[in-house]
Amino acid sequence: MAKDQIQEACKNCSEEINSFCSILCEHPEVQKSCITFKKGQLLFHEDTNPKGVYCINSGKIKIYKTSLDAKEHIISIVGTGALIGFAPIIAEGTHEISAKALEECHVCFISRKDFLKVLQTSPELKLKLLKEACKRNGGIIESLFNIAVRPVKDRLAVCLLMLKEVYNNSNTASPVEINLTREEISSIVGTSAETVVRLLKEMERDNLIQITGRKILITNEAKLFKIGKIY
Amino acid sequence: MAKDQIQEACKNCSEEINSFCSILCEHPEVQKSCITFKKGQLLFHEDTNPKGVYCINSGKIKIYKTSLDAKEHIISIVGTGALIGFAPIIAEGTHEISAKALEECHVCFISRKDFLKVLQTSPELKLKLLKEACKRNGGIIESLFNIAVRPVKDRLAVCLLMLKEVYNNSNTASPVEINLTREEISSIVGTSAETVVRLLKEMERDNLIQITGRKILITNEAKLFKIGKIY
DNA sequence: CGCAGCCTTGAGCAGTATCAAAGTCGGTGG
DNA sequence: CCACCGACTTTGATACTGCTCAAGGCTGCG
Repeated sequence: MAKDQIQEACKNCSEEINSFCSILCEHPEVQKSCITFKKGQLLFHEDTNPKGVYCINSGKIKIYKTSLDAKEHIISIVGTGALIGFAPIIAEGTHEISAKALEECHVCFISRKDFLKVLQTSPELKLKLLKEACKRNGGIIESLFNIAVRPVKDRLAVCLLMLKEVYNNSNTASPVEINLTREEISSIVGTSAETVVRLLKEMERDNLIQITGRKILITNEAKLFKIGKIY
Repeated sequence: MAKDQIQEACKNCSEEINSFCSILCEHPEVQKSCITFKKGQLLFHEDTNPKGVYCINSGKIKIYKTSLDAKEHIISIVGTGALIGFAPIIAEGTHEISAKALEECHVCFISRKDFLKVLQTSPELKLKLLKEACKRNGGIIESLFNIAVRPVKDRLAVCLLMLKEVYNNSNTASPVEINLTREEISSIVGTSAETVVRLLKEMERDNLIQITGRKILITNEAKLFKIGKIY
């Protein structure tokens, strides 16, 4: 039964034409394996050698770095369609970051060797990866900038909007259940869990959001945008 | 005479085999132009459309982003051999960052059109850029992380070591003249100019460095490494 | 000589972190 | 079904880092 699940999950990955996964998986020489990661399981850890790339079929994965005091600092949260783990293979280094499943995830794994084989032969993949890397660059610079110059509240606003984006595949209007602890939110925003609690409460008082446990309902998106100064 | 200078500067750019500049400039279809930027001149500004790529022959250039309060926040300082401005062309967006000459700089400019032409035809360039982009990614993540979790003093230590690296082409032992104002140093470290002054003084008291105007001599590199927690 | 830009120093303050102690919630085993 | 446990959240008090503002000093240049 577990096997069936895996098979089914993996059919999807070739569905979206021209996705990373389809390019990689369709390649005749590629031996992909489909893996299920349970909530909390590690895909890979920073400073280790990259074994291959991971193409996410379903589920959310947090990308983070660990500080000396063992705290996790989340850099991004990715979901269906994302390809992760390729940068250190190309840069010929070790993983800069760690990746952990936030919920049950189905993932295609392609070994380093196979990945490089495809990369050699496919100008298409090369270009697509290049584009992806350049875009990410911009994204990380943006985060860097945010954390360097903006107060916590602004960053939290940006974070909530981002999370809504990520958790709202269903595209329904508003009630987004964010399955993250306050601790995890704080590690995205770059602050302490207590500060997150206080600011969320403040935002609720100001009618920007409504909180029910972990469910955060954005009631005034426009104002959040304004706080986050996103144009 | 200005013309001569330019010509001479531009011969160099093909010297280092397999550099970005040589790959681009040697290409038959590329019409490169060699430009001299005076200290303080802008190569390009964030949020503008990328006109082309810049290959740095000589001089230092600061890469930064401007905050709403019009302060510059330096992301990196690059010198000879660097290629800048390609990311937004590839990602099909606008410049994420600005670039300004910190001193007189000689630069090869290759237009967007020519750059894309070479990119199409050269798998070599594609791969090299991909590698470069992936490496930068790692670098920016590292900075992001630093600024998010480390106290100012640690970051300043890292910054000094970085600056020594950048300004020390000559590889002489120690006395590095860093031609930056305190303000500029502060905008690398992500703090205020006053804090930089105070911390530099503190470091001098602790015999880590010696200050003579803008000249900063690193007298105890090992300890600086330790403060910066660089292994 | 005087001005402009930069550096330095001090004092006060704001934003956040940290620590400690309750309070809540969901699940588990009796 | 209840009581309890552990993990998470909330709240309050306190402390600290680093910013801002203001004033004065230095240096190089016109």
